[in-house]
Amino acid sequence: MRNEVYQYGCPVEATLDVIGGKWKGVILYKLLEQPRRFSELKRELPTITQRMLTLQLRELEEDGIVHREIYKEIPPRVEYSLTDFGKTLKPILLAMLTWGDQYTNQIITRKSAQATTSASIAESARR
Amino acid sequence: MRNEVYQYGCPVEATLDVIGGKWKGVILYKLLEQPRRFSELKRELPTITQRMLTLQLRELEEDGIVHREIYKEIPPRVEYSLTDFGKTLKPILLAMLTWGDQYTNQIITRKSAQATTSASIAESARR
DNA sequence: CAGTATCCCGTGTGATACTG
DNA sequence: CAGTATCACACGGGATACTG
Repeated sequence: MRNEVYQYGCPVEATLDVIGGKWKGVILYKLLEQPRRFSELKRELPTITQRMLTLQLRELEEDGIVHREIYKEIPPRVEYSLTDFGKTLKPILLAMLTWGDQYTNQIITRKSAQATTSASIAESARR
Repeated sequence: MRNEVYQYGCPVEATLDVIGGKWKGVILYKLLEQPRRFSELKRELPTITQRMLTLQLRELEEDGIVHREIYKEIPPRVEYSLTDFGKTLKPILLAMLTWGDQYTNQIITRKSAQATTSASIAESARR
């Protein structure tokens, strides 16, 4: 997805290439509210690894979505914020937020049902 | 992403879990216009493999986003369309479409620049 | 036409340890 | 605090061949 000839079949594809990373949605959502320090993000996303947080932030930075401000202090402080370009994503993020809010439960229910179904299928196949 | 405990850190995550697949954006975009046959989709997405098209459609179907209508004919005909639930994604897809339309070029430019940069870095590292 | 079935490889991601 | 550096591996995804 990342290292290829950058030609998209449709605009939606391009958009998803930018915000579609595993953690990017949540990160952007957090940064939408306000800038955050690295450690803040880490704390608010308990299940992300440090490595992944760094990588995803770097990609967003390379795509011009987030800005990385380094304060030369000891101990070091780094603050991430949305660039003006990044802020243009706001309508999309809000739309996803609204949708998610309304339908997350439905999705979870459905996926759990699938999980148990596949589990029982796998089980019966084992007999 | 797919086979885990379905608990999301934020609603945006849930949304991306549903529409974030590699080809789902484009597929949904096509189905937004009108229902399509399998072969139509295949034709309109020249670079997708048959296997991937099937898999992504199945996932969308399992998530209740698309409906699969089988016409018992010979030769077989299968038509995919958005369910009512799938249509609730419309605002998101349109937002992504708009954004992509406006900024795809910018993204491509930036990514190409990165690509050449990393290429030259890789090259100089080789020496 | 609309799919399965295999095989197989790349890379995305996690775990862990180290550092300016 | 805010990162790199490695290792190790599952899984997403491509290529190809077969089928009702």
